[in-house]
Amino acid sequence: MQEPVVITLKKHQLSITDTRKKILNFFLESAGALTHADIEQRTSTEFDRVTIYRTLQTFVEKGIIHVIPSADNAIRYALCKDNCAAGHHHDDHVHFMCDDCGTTYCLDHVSVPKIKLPKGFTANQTDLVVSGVCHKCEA
Amino acid sequence: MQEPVVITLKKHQLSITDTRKKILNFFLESAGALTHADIEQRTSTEFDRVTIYRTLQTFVEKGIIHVIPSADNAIRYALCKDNCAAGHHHDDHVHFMCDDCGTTYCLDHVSVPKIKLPKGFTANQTDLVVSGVCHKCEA
DNA sequence: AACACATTGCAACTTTGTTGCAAAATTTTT
DNA sequence: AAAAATTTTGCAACAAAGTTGCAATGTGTT
Repeated sequence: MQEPVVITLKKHQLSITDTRKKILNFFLESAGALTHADIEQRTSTEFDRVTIYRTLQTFVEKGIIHVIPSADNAIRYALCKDNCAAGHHHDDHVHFMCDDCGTTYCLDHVSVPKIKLPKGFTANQTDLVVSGVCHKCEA
Repeated sequence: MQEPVVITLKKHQLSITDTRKKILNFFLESAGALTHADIEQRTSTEFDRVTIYRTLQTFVEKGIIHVIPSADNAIRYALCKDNCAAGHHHDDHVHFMCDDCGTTYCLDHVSVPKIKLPKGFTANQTDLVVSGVCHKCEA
């Protein structure tokens, strides 16, 4: 039987390389979202910085991971659900960032409400990020 | 009578300097949000890069402007409403980013709905950014 | 006007992200 | 299973973004 990561990579028509397997595994093992810096730290000198940038970029393009918007200028990535494909992300769930431990969660079961916009405005995508205290950090 | 910018600066207990007056005026004149790069371009060599960084930082701390979260890693700033004070931002309105012209609007009259979170999660702040086509760019 | 204090500009540096190209690895073809 | 074609990786060099310390200038106060 093949590894889960290999299946995912094949499904998105990507060649199987050590870098991709390892980085994808980080996401599978991690509860929350990861930043580029997170990945760079965990792999230390194993992979080149540039390779990590390019791998993440490829994963986003192929619909394997998605970008979570934030106010602190640190791009966070998280795994997409199965209904995301290349060029078409469908991540209309709520994201939660813990002010305490910094973990970013995808709240897959909390959906984003429809927003009534002023006349002339057409919505294409809605990003909703809630910050506060997560279930692990509550006193 | 004093200039509007001077009144605002005094209200937030900031000393009146050319840099602060000019940068604050950019925000008053601009319909949408501004990035650091926007301001740097408009002032060209007039002010040092570092000064712009520090001025924006000060404005955020004092509650004059707020940061708009985004997925593209470019920090956007916009004027706060009057009920924001130092350390306490109350910007629970919806932000809109136009995919066409790039303008970011604060939709002050569209309020953010309450989100039901899973057990153990406590919300502190909710950021909602809608992207799509704005009223100027609709065909 | 003189003082204390805050702000600015400069220089140097760190971090983050990008691009071109040759070497290595992966996939495809024979 | 080996060779050819294609991708991916790592290196180097660079560009952009953001930070810090310090002297000089400007602002507010007495």
